[in-house]
Amino acid sequence: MHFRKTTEYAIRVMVFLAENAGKRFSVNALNKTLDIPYKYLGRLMNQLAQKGLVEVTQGKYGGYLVNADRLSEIYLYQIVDAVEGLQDYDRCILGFPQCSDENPCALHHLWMEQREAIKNMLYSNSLADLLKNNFSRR
Amino acid sequence: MHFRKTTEYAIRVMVFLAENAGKRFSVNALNKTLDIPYKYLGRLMNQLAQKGLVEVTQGKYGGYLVNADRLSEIYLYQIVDAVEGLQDYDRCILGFPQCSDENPCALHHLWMEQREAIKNMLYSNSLADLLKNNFSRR
DNA sequence: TTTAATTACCACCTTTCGGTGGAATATACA
DNA sequence: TGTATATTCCACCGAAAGGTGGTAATTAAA
Repeated sequence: MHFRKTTEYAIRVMVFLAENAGKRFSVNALNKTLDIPYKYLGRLMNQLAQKGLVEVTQGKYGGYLVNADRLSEIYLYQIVDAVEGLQDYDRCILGFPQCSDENPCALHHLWMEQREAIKNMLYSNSLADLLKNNFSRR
Repeated sequence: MHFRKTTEYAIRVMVFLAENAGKRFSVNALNKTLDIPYKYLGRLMNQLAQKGLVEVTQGKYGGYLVNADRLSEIYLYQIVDAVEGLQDYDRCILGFPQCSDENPCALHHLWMEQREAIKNMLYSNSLADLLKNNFSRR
């Protein structure tokens, strides 16, 4: 049970940029402080920029940033969605296509509960919430 | 956020064998009812047998089974552990090696809570619990 | 206008996971 | 003891995820 490595990278970068909101960082700088492979990180940042999660400026002294006034608009689920998608949260763990609340597999209720809890966490916490250490549990 | 496909296969097989406890099934039979690739399933069953989660008999009329009196001894965590391991449940999601309750990363508390909930689910539900539709939440 | 620092893009490499093929071995039973 | 039906084992294949290298495009500033 885990997020993809890429997802962890994405969250790591976004949290860092949030902590330093308004400041611009080159991939080089991010690579040095965040321990994510340079080239891979470059591609990831590009992806996050295209999804609108970070602002980018090209050329010399360019780089990526998150504006302070956007912190409360960027939620964890958007970061996860940008890199690995959210499909996994609606599949039966036993792979039964007809699995539902009415026709549940042996793990349905159990599994639903966990999935919903994680979903809730992702949907109810913005970068601002994380910084405030003001985590929303539901 | 997801289990490996192999883990889903393993759970699927174990639940099926639990529902038919005491009956022996060849890989061929399991393959037909469970929609898991024949050869891959063979290897998986072998793995589960070696970990002691199923009983195996070789040769003609051989196959795999779970004894009814073991249903309450086999927990979900053992199945997960047998195929993908349990390491992931103790790593910082932001990859900070020094992350701990005392020195938490921005997601520590939030993430801990989810992980612990999943762990609890895996550690407190045996095959017997699943069959009873008597899921234990903690 | 040149240079340096940067992102963007494209192709490829490596590792891991999921999946396949084939032969060796085991076993029940006719 | 022969045969059919199993598991076991080993090597390989293919796809996806993670990671690298090189070059073109962009931009600030000397």
